[in-house]
Amino acid sequence: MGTTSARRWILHLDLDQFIAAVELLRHPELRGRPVVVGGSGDPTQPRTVAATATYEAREHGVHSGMPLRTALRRCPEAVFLPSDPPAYEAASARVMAVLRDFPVLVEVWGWDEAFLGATTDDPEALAAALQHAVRARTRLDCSIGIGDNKHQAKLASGFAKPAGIHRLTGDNWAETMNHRPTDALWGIGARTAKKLAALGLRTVAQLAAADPAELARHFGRTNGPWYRYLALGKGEAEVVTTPWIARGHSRETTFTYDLTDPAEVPRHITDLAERVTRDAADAGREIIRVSVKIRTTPFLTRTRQAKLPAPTTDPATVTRAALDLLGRHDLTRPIRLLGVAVEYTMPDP
DNA sequence: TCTGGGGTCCTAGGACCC
DNA sequence: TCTGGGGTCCTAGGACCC
Repeated sequence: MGTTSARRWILHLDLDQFIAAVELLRHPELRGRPVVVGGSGDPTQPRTVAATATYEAREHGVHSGMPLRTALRRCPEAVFLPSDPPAYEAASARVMAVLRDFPVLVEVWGWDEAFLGATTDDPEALAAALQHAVRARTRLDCSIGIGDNKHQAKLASGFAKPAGIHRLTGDNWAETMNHRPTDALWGIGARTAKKLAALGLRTVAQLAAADPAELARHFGRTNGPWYRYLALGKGEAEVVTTPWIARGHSRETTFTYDLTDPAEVPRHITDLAERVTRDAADAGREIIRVSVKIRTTPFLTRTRQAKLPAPTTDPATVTRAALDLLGRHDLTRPIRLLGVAVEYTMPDP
């Protein structure tokens, strides 16, 4: 690349088809066949969606998020496997350990992603070495994006798939991104893209040239200007290596068939509240706020939440609060989903 | 395509207080 | 009291991401 002196780079590593890849390592005989992973692996079960699908399954129009029953219809010859989170957790930990053997800062970003901070005069060579080591020690492929910040590196790893390396910096941002729709940016989804389009802002270039004050009026004083910032290719550049401290935790269940007997609801809420409180205790955290979520037909979601008088780890206190909140919900419709969420007190910095 | 589960952050409106 | 204006907390919901 002609760069002669070392400078600081952000790399984004994204494991290719992570869940499917882990499953294929355990079931090598399925390589080359359409495989769909999700739920308990029973494609006749309603209200279960695919966590991932191999390229062979994608060729039949199957993709992650698709109901398994639809996937079965589109690809009857597919192999359906149950989701196995502990196995993915373990595989992820092995990959992160490989990364930490390099002279880089590592910020874990979910199971199959990490941001790396590195000072080097040849980021492509570093990326290739990382790919080689990950491949050698875990037999997993990854794509690596190189950027000046996390936003650029994240988009670059998308361009690098599969198993490639791509550099996206201020130098090639405009030529790479300007013509793309606004939801190509990391943080702008379908909803916001549609609202932006209604204002005549369809491309990244148009958003980059928009008036920040105008954006603030439509999207709020934080979000509006931030969207323009994203369109200019800017973003966070600090790699945080300290473990993430969760803000809260939740458990929810979608019932295979709607709950129609209101008498059953408190039992489920009690179960969920006790589980969430146990999880909090296991994590050594105190609960300060409780929230109860109900989704009814037709896919209408409502939440009720309340702050507790004092932080607690007591299951009975959390359950009582959840049942109180349940009493503030309308329970006349068939129930599709019940959930209990809690917010933790944050430790002093 | 009848639409999972687990997170994070932001916004708006009302209550409350001085 | 026919009143004002700001600050902060709380709650509900929206949007986004993996």
